Amino acid sequence: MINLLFANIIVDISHEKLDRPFQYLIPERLQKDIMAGSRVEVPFGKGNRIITGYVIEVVDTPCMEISKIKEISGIKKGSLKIESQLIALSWFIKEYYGSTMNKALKTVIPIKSSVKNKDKKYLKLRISKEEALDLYENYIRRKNTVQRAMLIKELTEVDSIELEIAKSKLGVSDSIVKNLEESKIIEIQRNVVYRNPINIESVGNYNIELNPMQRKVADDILSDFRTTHLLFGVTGSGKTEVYMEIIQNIINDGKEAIVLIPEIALTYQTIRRFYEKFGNKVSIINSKLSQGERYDQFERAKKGEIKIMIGPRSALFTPFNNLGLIIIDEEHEGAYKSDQVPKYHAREVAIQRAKLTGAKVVLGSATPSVNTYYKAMNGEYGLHRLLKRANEQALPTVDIVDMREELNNGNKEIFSGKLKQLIEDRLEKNEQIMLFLNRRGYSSFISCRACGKAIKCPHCDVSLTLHKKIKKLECHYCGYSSEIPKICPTCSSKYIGGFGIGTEQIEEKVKELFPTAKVLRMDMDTTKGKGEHENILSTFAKGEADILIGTQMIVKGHDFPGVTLVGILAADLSLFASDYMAEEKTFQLLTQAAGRAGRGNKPGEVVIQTYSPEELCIISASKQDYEEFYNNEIEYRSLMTYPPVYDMMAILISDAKEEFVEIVSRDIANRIEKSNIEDLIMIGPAKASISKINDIYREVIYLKHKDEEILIKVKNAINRYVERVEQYKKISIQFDFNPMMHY
DNA sequence: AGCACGCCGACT
DNA sequence: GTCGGCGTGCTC
Repeated sequence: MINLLFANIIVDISHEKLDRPFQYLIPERLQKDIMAGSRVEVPFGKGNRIITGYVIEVVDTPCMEISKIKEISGIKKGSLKIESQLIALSWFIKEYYGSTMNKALKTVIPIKSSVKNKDKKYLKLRISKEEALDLYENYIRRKNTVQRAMLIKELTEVDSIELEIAKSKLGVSDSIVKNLEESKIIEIQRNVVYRNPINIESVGNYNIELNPMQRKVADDILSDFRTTHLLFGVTGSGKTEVYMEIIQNIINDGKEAIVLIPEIALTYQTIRRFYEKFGNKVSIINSKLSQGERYDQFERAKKGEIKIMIGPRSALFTPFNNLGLIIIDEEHEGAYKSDQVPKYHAREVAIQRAKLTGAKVVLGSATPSVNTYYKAMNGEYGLHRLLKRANEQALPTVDIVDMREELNNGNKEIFSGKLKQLIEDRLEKNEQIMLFLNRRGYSSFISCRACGKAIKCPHCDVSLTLHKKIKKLECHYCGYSSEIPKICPTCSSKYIGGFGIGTEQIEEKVKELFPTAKVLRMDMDTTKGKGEHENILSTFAKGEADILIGTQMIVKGHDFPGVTLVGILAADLSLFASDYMAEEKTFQLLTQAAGRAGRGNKPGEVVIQTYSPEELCIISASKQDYEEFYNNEIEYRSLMTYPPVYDMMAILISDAKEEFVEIVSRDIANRIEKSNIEDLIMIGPAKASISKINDIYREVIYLKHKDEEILIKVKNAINRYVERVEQYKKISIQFDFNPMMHY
């Protein structure tokens, strides 16, 4: 008995109805050549016309009556086409991050849904106007040809008409169009107009001289055989010049490059430098681009019109034919991890894509993620350092202020004596100040002094945040807002008040203490409108304000040469989140915030206020000592079996019914336990740290193992199990591989 | 997307 | 009855 094999295939037709796998029989002669990612020819539809399809999966059991399954007619020859690579990449995403193939494909090929919108078809007459008018007379006199008549009449008047409009307005059907085209009365034209979303009219031959250090790093990366390289360069050491040099080399080799930048740093200045060097070989995508514009850019990339694509996470899927390089700038940024299913990490997917195509990946950062640095230390990634600022600028001096001591000395203010005095000093000297606090709103929560209960969101398991300007309490998770109650909803006491400080309150206090200072605030609440973000930044950059208060938005990659003082108001705030990455996030945030001081020619000063000055990550950050931070951190991760030493998978189980969530997570945990997998560590099930969001209850299970393959196998087993059990069909089970936060 | 099936009115 | 236009449903 021969083993029959079947291939699940996504057909190459851009239509939502067809965006699902179709199963074909793999003929024996092709069995060893067909695998996931193969590009094949299959008979499709009533007429068995031959179309292209992408194999996404090979299985040994048919999903339907065998008699209905057709056979694959052949393999598409030629080198691995780009589509196959991207299909293979989707497969990797599906498998690794736990999503359906559909979702993975949609992430990787966002074009599919937008193709029909942009690739417009136009109808045109192929005969003269006179002939057309004759024909029109003819058709209008005959009984069943009204629609043809209408179309032809229209075409004699407007020259050409868009197919969609003809269909909707004139009621012309496909059959009519097809028939008229076949009888050579009209023709169908595909007009595609490409636009470049950036209009900088530079030609691009601005040359950069690399300093010897930059030169060496560029040469090392280019000559190294490894796929992935970490470029560890302190701020101002000139990482961008190194990127450009490597890109130039890759382009000279006839290959293409993708540059990933966190969306927030995707500013005019950054892009301008690339345009100055590479001219119209560069294109850029960002979230403001419409679907169609984005598709245009991808299409241009595919046609070879451009060589460099700059953009956020999604630019990773630019369909270049001969990709030679992926650069991920600020690789430690959380924005590289998708927050929707599939929860992929751009770094890991980039490396996977690079391996599929034989490209290189360069990860750049001044504060590399622990994950990346660990792999660089292992020798898995190449490690290249740029440790001096290119302009020999001194690092700022940093002071840690123990706020408990301030309290003991009778200072109940938000500002320590030291910070207050320095602010006064800078205001006097007309120098600029940045104040950083990673929490928006006025008070982080309101609670009752009598019963001690905080006022919570009725839909989520979080406290409501007070926003004084709009006089409302707001939930930062579901957006619920309510009036500020006069009495405690639990015990009716009148004594309720706000605790915890947000940026809104800082602004108020600053205005109170320094009434003459011009103050700007930048956080989610002041940047909701279009262009407000850029507006605040440019106002401050022009020196039109003295103090900029903000959340982490203000510390990411903006250069303000006028700033000589940075105040970090509550350094330990991000430490309270009880996840394994809290220290890493704190270190990065503090280092970056501190790095904002003294970017001009005057030396900078940084004040870090904290209630936990003994925290190692805060001390290391104050010294700007990455190695020290890393050594402490990796020891902790190793001891606690956290990534990157172990791989970790979070399983998030959620449903509107609380008991049901508990039952299902308990059951899943039991099954995992019973499977007795060696060295598998399980934590939970437990209520998620925010146990309810938007009236959906959440439980979480964490699994840890040294071998990621084991975790993937467990994930697949759980998926299969949940599919088998009828009552579990509607419960939501999400996976997050190496999560960046604590559920 | 695109093919074929089948409905329906018109003409023989 | 038969022909042809035209809408519709389905594609492993």
